[in-house]
Amino acid sequence: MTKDATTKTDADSPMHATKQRLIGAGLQMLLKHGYNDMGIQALLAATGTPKGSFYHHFRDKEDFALQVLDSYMAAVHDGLDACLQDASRPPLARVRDFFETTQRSYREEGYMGCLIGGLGQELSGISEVFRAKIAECFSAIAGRIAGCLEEARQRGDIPAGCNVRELADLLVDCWEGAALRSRLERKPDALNTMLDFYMGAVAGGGGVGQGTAPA
Amino acid sequence: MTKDATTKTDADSPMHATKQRLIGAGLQMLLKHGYNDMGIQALLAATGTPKGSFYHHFRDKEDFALQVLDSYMAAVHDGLDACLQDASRPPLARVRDFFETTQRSYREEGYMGCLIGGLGQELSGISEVFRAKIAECFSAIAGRIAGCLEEARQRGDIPAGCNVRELADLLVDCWEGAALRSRLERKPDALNTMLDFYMGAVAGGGGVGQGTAPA
DNA sequence: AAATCGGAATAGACCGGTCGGTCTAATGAA
DNA sequence: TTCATTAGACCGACCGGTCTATTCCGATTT
Repeated sequence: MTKDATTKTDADSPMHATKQRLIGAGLQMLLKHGYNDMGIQALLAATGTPKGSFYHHFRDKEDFALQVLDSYMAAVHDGLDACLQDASRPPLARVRDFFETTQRSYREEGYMGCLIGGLGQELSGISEVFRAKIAECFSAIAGRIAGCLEEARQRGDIPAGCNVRELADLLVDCWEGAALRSRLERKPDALNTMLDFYMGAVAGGGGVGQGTAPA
Repeated sequence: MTKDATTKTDADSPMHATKQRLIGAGLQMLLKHGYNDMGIQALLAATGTPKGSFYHHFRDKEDFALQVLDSYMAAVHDGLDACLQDASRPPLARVRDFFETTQRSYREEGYMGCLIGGLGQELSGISEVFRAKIAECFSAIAGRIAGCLEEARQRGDIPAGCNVRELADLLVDCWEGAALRSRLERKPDALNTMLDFYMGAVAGGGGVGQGTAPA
């Protein structure tokens, strides 16, 4: 079995500076332009990289985007680690904290939204590779959140009969929709409203849908 | 009012058959490929149209996509008309009916999702024209739904303190996220779960998050 | 230490293909 | 006639990707 050099994010190699630079700039460009509108030439010009280097480090454009996605997912998992594992806080608060942190990072990027959602929309119709990969990304994130919701369920913070996996998938899905809206409107309101609604509803309760008072 | 059953993309022109054909095929291709991956050549080949006809009816590719979007929105408004105006049914049931109808149409198209959401994700970062237009599309749909929710509020079907416009925006946003997930997984589960959750939560209540039993 | 070697990485000219878009001419209906 | 529409050859630009050449740098040899 030949060694699969593609799509590896892990750090068994030093990951040369040039490759890092390309992936970093590629993330920004993919967030803004999406896949099809991001040109290799533009990426090389923006980073001052000759073409030979790019095709030395990446098999082709698809391989590159998949590795950018791996890098993005690694950052997401880091965020999940940082938020969900703080055993001193109630599990629902940890989940909320993760999404509030994510929302902050969206703003810092200028409301370009979520790379996974963006590439998913653009490519799921034309690339089985991306479709499957991105579905797996969402599933992985939801899996992490489901674990935290299960803690909440066992503490009685959410109803015992809940299907935590379904609730976690739902949260991720709604989040992506709100992220699109926030991207379109260049403001975080949709994200905040969605999070308030979800947390209110899942915790069993009162006050649902009574956000900001009507004007 | 003209008979013009199909779309009122433009004012009151009879809308030539060739133009109709291009818009119809363009909708399918834009749903599957998105904007940047949809080639004019491919569209012309698929419809047997010479290039001269295309550029006679449309200024350029952007103009074409915008008109496809207009046509799509007209269909959405037709769906809203058909579902939301049936005064014999409770308003919340009408809202639900609209989304269930929409979900059925997604399946019939092979789970290509929503054109508005797809183009929104792909183009909002690079085209101010599309960004503003698509934001307006979502706003218009949410406005229609908010009207129906207001009826529900006045009947006491949802809490009196609700901000119906916010609730309607939220519904549209979460729907789009679930539509993306359903597209990625080629199945409607995410859409159904989302709708159940929303309706349960907004109506004030019980049973939230207790969908299908775990396997 | 100096010389040498070899693969990794850089460098950019170059390629075929396709893209969106233009142009001129033929055709059809009023 | 007149003008909207059809028809498709044609265009320059740019795309992703290949190719050959060069440079860099640590390991090996002496």
